[in-house]
Amino acid sequence: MTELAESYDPTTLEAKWREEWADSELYRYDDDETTDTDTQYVIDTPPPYPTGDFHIGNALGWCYMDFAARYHRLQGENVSFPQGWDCHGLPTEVKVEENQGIRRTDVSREEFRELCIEHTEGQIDAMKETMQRLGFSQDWEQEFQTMDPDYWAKTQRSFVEMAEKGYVHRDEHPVNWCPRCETAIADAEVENVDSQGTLATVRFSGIDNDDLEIATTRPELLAACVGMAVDPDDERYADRIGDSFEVPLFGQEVELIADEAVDGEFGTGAVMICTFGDKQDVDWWAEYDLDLRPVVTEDGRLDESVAEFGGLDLDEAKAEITTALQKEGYLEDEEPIEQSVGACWRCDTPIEILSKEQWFVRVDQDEILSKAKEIEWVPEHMYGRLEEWTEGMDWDWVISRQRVFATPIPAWSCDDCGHWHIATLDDLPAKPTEDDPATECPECGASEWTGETDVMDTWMDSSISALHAAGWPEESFEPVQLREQGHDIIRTWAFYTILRTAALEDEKPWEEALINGMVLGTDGNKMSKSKDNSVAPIDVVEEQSADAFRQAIALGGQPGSDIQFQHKEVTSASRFLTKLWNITRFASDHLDAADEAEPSYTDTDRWIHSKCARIADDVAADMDEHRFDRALRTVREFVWHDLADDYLELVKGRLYEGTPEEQAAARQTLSTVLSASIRMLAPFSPFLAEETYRHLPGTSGSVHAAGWPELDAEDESVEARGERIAAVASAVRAWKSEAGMALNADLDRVEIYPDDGIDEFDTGDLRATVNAPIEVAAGEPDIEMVPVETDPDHSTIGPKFRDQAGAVVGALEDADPGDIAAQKREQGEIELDANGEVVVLDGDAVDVRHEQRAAGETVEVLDADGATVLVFP
RNA sequence: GGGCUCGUGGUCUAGUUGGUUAUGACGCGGCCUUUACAAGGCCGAGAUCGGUGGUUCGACUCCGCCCGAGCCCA
Repeated sequence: MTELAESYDPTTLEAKWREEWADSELYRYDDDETTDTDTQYVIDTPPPYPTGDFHIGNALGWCYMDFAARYHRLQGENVSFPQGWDCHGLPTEVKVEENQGIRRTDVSREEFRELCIEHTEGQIDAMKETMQRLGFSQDWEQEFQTMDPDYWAKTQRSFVEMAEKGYVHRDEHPVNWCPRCETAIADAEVENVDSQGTLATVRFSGIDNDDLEIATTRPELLAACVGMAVDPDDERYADRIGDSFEVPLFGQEVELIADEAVDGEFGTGAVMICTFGDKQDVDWWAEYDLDLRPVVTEDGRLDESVAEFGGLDLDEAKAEITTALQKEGYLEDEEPIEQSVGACWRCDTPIEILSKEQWFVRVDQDEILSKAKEIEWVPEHMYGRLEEWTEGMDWDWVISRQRVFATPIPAWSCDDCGHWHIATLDDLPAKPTEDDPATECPECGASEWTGETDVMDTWMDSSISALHAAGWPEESFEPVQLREQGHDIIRTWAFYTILRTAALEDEKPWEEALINGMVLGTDGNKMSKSKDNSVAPIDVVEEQSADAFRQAIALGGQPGSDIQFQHKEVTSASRFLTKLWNITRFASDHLDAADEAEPSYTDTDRWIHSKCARIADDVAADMDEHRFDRALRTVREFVWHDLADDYLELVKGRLYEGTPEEQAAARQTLSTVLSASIRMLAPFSPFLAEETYRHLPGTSGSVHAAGWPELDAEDESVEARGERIAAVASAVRAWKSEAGMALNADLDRVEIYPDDGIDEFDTGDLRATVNAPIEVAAGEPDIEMVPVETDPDHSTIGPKFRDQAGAVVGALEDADPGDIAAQKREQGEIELDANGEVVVLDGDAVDVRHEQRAAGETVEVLDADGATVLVFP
């Protein structure tokens, strides 16, 4: 094998492989229809929003996907790891307006779209660069952008098919409205933010009756007041239900109703009902068949029709109306109050509820939940998030947006009768603002159409990502294997994807949903630029390496939990990578020689080989359940402590001075185990794995096209012999170190006294390592060993003696350890007096710890896991 | 207010059918040039497992309550 460079230099090494991989077909998905679908592993990769910044939160999710993708490739599966971009949306529109110094209405729709596309492409390039630096293995042949006509034609198709199945309707209905973005938004896009408000107590004059005071935080909506409400159980108002009142300043007459939803503890216990202050108002308005008095405009002002205050924006209106109420004597009280208001999740502007004609997708809660239940959620409790959200849905999903840069809604209204015509599949992709359908109106026969200018919610684009990844609509749909995403978007992306896949294909979208947590900064808080605790992945890659960064992410915690990013984990990973580099370098000095001799394996060889087989199974099991943290920990532990500390040290003697047969055995074992270790590490640290793997003898091509290690395990007794050898070597090494001796210092001899029956094992490797003749002796060592302590095995004694166990252990502690040791040695069982009752327990249930006392000859006594080791220096 | 998740050495973390001396990392202190590696090795200090009550022969683990943190929802 060729020798590795003297030192590990991640920067050049990672750059080299990045370039080689980019030009290769290593990660290509085989889309041939003849390919066995049983060995497919398709990932529904999140299409991120092209902000231009691939941050550490993204990196967490992509690391998980890449670990899974690379692992499943090693398992011989045909992996599809596509990458899309969720291009449409308001933030890009705003950015383009800013950069170009224009309003979107200054240019044509088409021109504005073009500017958005151009801007988006630049953002994508920047994020792609970071992804590649991090070593992710997407198949770039499958890259897609939701703004491509190919893709948005699919979005339109999904809309048309859903309309045909009766999922789509166009109606006037109250919707959440962002007055800054000037568009309808869905429930999922409303976030509740806590704020400081003012609770005003306003007196309504009774008509032929006494006055009544209501409490409100929104006096600016008085003009929209259509009713008043109190709790039916509220005795203060028991005889007032049905009374009429006059709304202050605006004069309309409203009636007092009783409804249990009113909180009698809040304010005066009486509230006003407006169209619309909040969702509760919408419920009352519908239930009691109240008037509709819309007073808020799409840009967040009072409508011109509102007497005196028309045209004011809502904040001004609040101030002026409050002043007017005071002047007229209607304002009884004002006090500050903590309140939670709905806000647009993109711009934090408080939302309004306006009644508008919009396009809706029907939310079928039962259908969604039944599909969601079929999905395996990792971790399991994340299903609860989706369930809670789904059960709480009370409005259909409003999918129309009054924007430009998004997928057009393929529909037209008839100029004569107003009938809405939805495109047929043949019309797609359709640009309704430019082209008319070539049909007559089925209602009235007219042929003049006006295209819909509303566009779709961008979640309509991204919620078919699973379908797209599975080749829809060309190929028949089967759930894909994996969805990976953050828990913050369960109510949106996961929810909508399940809804859409159920509606279109009557299927769950994925077999498994792997949900990641958030990445916290070093101070334990969620990372944010304003808190100055954020870390850019690209900086870590430049300072240390992508390979180390990826390990740090894997070890941050088990998937699903929030992880705190720790530079020390990167440091520790770097050390491990250097260690592996040096192990490979050592191997490269020895694995060159052609082995013609028949290998003669020792217990040491059989042990590491067998242990490696078991480790490979354990790690595979962890990878199968996405326990990346445990998998990597296991690999690291094995490589560092078993392979490097123990095995390598034990076979050095043979490698340098053994017979051809002995050397052949050591070389082959080392080669096999190192190769297996590197393959197990490959999903986590693909760059170093690639470099080291290609230096091993007998390998060809990339480690990422290799197979998962398949080694034969030996039976336990074989492994136990090796463990014995390693434990003795380790004990002697530690003792030499402590005694201030050179580790290769000569010793007179070493005697081993096993007390667990493992007394036959090869001693050749051990002799070379500890640099002393080895004797394995039966019985007790010939020095004075004093039993000093008993050590009961609770897992044997507990179940056997149940409520007597405490007394038995107590008796054991009180007994003379020498007596226990003697009974154990002579009878194989131990008789005790436990609180006056004689009990007999098996000798194996008690260990006796010995201590060396005053020996004549100079000797050191070491404990090596079930064996006593005597060292004669 | 409801729901979910979580409290383990200075810091981060492992420990899902209850059972030896509670895992590892980083950091800290000490010792050591050993034919892969000082970017290393060895040793050490450091935790009443958030608190409290219960179930049990036995609780970091199961249950109740309390305290604290975070997330989601209202």
